[in-house]
Amino acid sequence: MNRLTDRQRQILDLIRDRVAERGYPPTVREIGEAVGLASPSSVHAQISALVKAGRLRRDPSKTRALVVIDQVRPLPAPTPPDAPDLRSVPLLGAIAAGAPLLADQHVDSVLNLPSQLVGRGELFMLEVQGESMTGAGILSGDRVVVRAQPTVENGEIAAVLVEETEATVKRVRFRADGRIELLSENPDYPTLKPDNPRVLGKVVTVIRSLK
Amino acid sequence: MNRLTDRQRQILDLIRDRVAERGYPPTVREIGEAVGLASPSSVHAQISALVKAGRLRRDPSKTRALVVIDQVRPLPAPTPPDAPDLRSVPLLGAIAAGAPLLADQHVDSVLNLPSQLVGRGELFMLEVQGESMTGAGILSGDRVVVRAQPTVENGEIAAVLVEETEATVKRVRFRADGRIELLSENPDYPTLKPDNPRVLGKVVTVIRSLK
DNA sequence: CAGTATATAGAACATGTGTTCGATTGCCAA
DNA sequence: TTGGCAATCGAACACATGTTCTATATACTG
Repeated sequence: MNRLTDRQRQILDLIRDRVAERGYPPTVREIGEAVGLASPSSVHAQISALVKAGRLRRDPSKTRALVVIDQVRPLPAPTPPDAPDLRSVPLLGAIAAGAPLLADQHVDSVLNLPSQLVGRGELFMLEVQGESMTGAGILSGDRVVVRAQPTVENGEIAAVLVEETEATVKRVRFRADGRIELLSENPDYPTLKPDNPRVLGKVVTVIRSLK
Repeated sequence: MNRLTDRQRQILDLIRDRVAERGYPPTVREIGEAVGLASPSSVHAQISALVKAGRLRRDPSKTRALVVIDQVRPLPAPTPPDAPDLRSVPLLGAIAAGAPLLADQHVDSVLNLPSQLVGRGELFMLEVQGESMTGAGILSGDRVVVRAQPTVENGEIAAVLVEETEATVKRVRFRADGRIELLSENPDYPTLKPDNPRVLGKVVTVIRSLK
């Protein structure tokens, strides 16, 4: 991770201060005036560097749309002793080949959810990508809580590892010949018949944050 | 001192919310889109009225330079017993005439959810009945977490009290004539144009338990 | 030395955005 | 009715602002 230059730190502090004082962020030219850069393009270059470094968020082509991304987040969510009636559910990113499924390096964040809602068992969470399950009310961006188990019942919605690469959420259908079909709930998406699918667990909860 | 109109209060809340959520204020046209005013000049007139009323500060000819003048917040709502980072969200049943909204007798149960998921503000939960919002991924039996607020932005999904009887979850559309339309996300269900709707709050989270 | 990368400046461009103006509509009092 | 008054709309205007492009100076590397 690259170190910030003095000027970049100066710009970061300036934006933070201005938002705190005035209620809205400065413009590119105001920043240049404040830190001693004569051309808006110079400021633009510095801002682009800060965005690439992940220290600033910018809505393109909008005016005064700079937001400082807060740092200081080294505390990894204490709550080690599960509070009564709460379960710590890790949010997993892409799931690489074979697992170990709950390896730390895959954990993006942790959500404490009441067991009343998610039940028992070993739990993890996935973020759904794609529209293939919209017919079942599971939209792209939704998070699903999965209870780890090696199989599910016919017709249940499960997280399944296909091609040893990434997890998919689909409705599972067992056929008489022992093959497994993964049904989409969207006529635009096909039914999958993977060669060696592996059921990761059953989807027990769907969570969506709006806006 | 003149009383504020509904629309003026709506604009004030919008600016406050946007600054809190995004870090910078909305533009005149964004405000118009959100509250149902088609012309920037209409918004401009309302903003001028708010400035004259002392509720808004504006730096002339600057973009996104609106600042809400704080009003002696009555109750900072510390939610005293809540565990750190957790919010107690009561599940409300049918909501009878007029409220008081959070009267004890209406609370069916309480769920502790991380503020990370549901955000801030006064929260409550409703169980959705009916298929009118399936197009938005909200199925019958789902529970929605609602943040209590007197208005929402154009196109947002809200819990609305219709006919003073029961709460409905619908997508809200503000029309220029001040009327409110409640859009279903299912072609089999109609668009409602209630006489005296009352926005209870914005749907911030959708939760579904499977099986 | 040549060659590359980085930081900055200056000019120019496209468009986002606040503002103004005239017109329309509905409402209420004279 | 007539005459304001308030709210809204649509169009247009002026310019603030983000962005791009080209050029220059300095530092570093081979």
